[in-house]
Amino acid sequence: MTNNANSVNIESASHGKARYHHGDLRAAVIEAGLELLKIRGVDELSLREIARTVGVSAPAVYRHFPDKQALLSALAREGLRQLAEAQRLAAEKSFAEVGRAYVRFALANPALYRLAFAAMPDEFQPDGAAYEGSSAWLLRKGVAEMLPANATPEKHHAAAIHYWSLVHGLSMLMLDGQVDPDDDLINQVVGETIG
Amino acid sequence: MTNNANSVNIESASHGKARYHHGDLRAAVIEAGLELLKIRGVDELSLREIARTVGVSAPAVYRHFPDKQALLSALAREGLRQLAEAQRLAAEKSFAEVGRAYVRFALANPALYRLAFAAMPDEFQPDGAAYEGSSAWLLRKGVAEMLPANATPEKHHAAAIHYWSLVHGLSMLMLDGQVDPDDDLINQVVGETIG
DNA sequence: TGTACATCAGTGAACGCGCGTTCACTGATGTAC
DNA sequence: TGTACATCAGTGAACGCGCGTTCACTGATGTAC
Repeated sequence: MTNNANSVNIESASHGKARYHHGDLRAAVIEAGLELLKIRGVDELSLREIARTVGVSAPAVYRHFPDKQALLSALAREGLRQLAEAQRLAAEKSFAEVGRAYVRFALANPALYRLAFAAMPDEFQPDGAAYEGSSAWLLRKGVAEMLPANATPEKHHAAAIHYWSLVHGLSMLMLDGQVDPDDDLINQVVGETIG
Repeated sequence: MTNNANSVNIESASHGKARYHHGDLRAAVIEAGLELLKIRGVDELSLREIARTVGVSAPAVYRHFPDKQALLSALAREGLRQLAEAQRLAAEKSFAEVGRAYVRFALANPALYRLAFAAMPDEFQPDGAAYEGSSAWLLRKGVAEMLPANATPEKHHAAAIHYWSLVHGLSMLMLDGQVDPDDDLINQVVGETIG
């Protein structure tokens, strides 16, 4: 299921409770946090429940994270990584696919997606160390390729924000239940601007 | 400051604490809730603090709202009313102004705007009693006027959602600190699609 | 190979916190006769 | 006009809750000699 480098010694016992055995508790905590975000809203996610899920006492978490906020940042970081990865995969087909992949990722990971934007670490800001290769960066690059060669930097900026607003807005409206999460509609809305 | 029909017997004493005197406690609670949303996030807003602000015991609130959720719904309702009102005012100038007014309202009322979308009452859904005249309805109508006469219903739908996504997305990105809340940028992004 | 010691990841108990909500009550207001 | 009574908005005390975080601790692991 989770196939990234963070996989760790978690044993799903028959009664369904994950148990921590030894090894990298930090990674196990993050993995459990991601897992819980599939069934819990961001507000309902507690450090204690994550510890419980891992099979470890709550204070143990403090050996690896200074406080809850740091844990949430780590989860947001991982969410942003996964989102960017989904975009990269889609980009191999076409840029229009990227927008669709973006919205689909949000729909598939509501709480994680929300957390990523509510608690986005500073390093993902345009001047931050993680900006290059990030979700926002990929969108900006893709949009830039659609613009005429003589487009001004202002135009580039506005177009990038425009497209980001579009996919982010559609994602949020669908997540909040304002708009039916219909696949055809996603295609129409996201595909309208960019073929 | 607040100039709607909900104004009520609140006395702002010199020490800054509002006191409830008699009259419509329901309206006073809503007014205090709106006031607190200017300085508190949605998550930080508690029924007890609202009661404290009004100068009334917490259980008194239960005479007027079955539970906290109902209170939040009432606040969301009022936020949506104000947003629609801002759009109507802007619509007197041009439709492009509506989009700008929309984003500006979000920026001026971050918590209230978030609450409106996180806790939008059912009546504001397209088949609900409050849909006509609502923010979403106004956007849809404005967009419809920009479309060619022979546009299909599907096209109308997609265009409406498209524009809503754009302004909502830009609002959220700015509220979440992902995009600088720059007025020129708002004009460029919102004005790009619709002159 | 054996012993003394430092390190440090994890434990269980406890802290204070503010929350939403329930309860039995009080006391003002209005109505019936 | 006066009295008995019902209504009901608001009170203060209390409930149980799970939370984030701190604390003094234990016990396994590895290293120095």
